Amino acid sequence: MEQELNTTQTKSEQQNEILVAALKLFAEKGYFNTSLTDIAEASGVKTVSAIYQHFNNKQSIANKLYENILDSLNVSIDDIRRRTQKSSEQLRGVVDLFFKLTDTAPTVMTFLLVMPVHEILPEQKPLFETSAFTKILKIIQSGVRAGEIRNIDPLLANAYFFGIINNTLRMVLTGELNKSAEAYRSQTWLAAWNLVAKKSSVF
Amino acid sequence: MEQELNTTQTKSEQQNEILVAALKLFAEKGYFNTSLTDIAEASGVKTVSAIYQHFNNKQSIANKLYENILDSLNVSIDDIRRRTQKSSEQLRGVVDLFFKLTDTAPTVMTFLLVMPVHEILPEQKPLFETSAFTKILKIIQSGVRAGEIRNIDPLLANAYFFGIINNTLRMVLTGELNKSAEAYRSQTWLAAWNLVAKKSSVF
DNA sequence: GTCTATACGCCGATAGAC
DNA sequence: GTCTATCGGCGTATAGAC
Repeated sequence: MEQELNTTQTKSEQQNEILVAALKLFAEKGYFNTSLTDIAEASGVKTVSAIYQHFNNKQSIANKLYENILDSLNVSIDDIRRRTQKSSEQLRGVVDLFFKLTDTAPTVMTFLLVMPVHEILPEQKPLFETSAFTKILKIIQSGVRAGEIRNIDPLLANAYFFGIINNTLRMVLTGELNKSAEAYRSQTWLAAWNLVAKKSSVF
Repeated sequence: MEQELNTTQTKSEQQNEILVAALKLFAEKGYFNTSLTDIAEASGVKTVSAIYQHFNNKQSIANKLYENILDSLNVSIDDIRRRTQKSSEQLRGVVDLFFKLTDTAPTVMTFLLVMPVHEILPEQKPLFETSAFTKILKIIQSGVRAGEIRNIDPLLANAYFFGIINNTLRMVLTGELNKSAEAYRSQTWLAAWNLVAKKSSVF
């Protein structure tokens, strides 16, 4: 039983390289414009066959990415909800997270905000039915109950609030807005929050 | 020179049938999941070859759709701008148009709001650089000058305003919101307008 | 367990009969 | 000018040598 001290990567390291390369290409060119050859070349794994050591097919790469991103998001949101009880602060936490991710991991946010997941993974639950986004809706619902958020349909509040947030981030990702997400963060938070908050005293 | 009184369709009628069928399929399954065979079967034209009588290739079908939709939008927006000078009323006109289209021509709005046009037509200008959407931005800019709209970056005002509008419509199109667009129209208009309007006295 | 070679199918596109 | 037949190629996927 030799030690693994050679330059050969472990299985999980390779798998990760494939996922990272795939995410980048998917975000840049789209899933259907990306071939397995592209992914093999962009990742350390230089051959298409090697990809099949880790994934059954092309779809399962996208699937794994989707799961990983949502899992990670889920953890972050749990974390945020644990830190405070107030809906406003929880929402603020989510918004800060989204803006930070847009600057530090734009491919991840591109996957979440601009890629047509249902075309790529027709089997998968749509975003808004996933655990992570259900939790965000719960934050809004409890905000309504607590009187922090105006008494409107939580689904609509969600639509409005994240309409502003996500559209701003989408425009950053596409270059339509040309500064970093961070540059728009506080102003956009205020706009979105005041829209749904009970007392809109800021303006 | 015989008269054309037979049941055979004219060239432009056929072309239109192809476009309608393609639009429907693209909106339902996505461009890359739709084959020319699918389009041929769904349109009156029963054979793939016949499609090539009207279009050079698959892309040019999507291209023609894109152009037609944007042209039509352009005309409507010109019309709206001609009817009134006030930015608020012009924006209201655009919003009413979008909501109406979402109910009466959901495939058109799906093409505009959820399809990844740049993946399908990499050559085409992105939506926000098209004439129609430049005009919408102009409406906002003149609203700022006229003092109707708060003095913020017009691009941001645009991001916020249509963030709300488009996200709501997107949720209607995907079924995340389960009533017709019309059911949300006035409430959503108010939310979006008050967000950018100078005096937010409504709430 | 990694690469070569190759199979296989689908789809876009064309040629050519009628 | 419409359909049949078919091509060519790409991209996914696999078999098998080493």
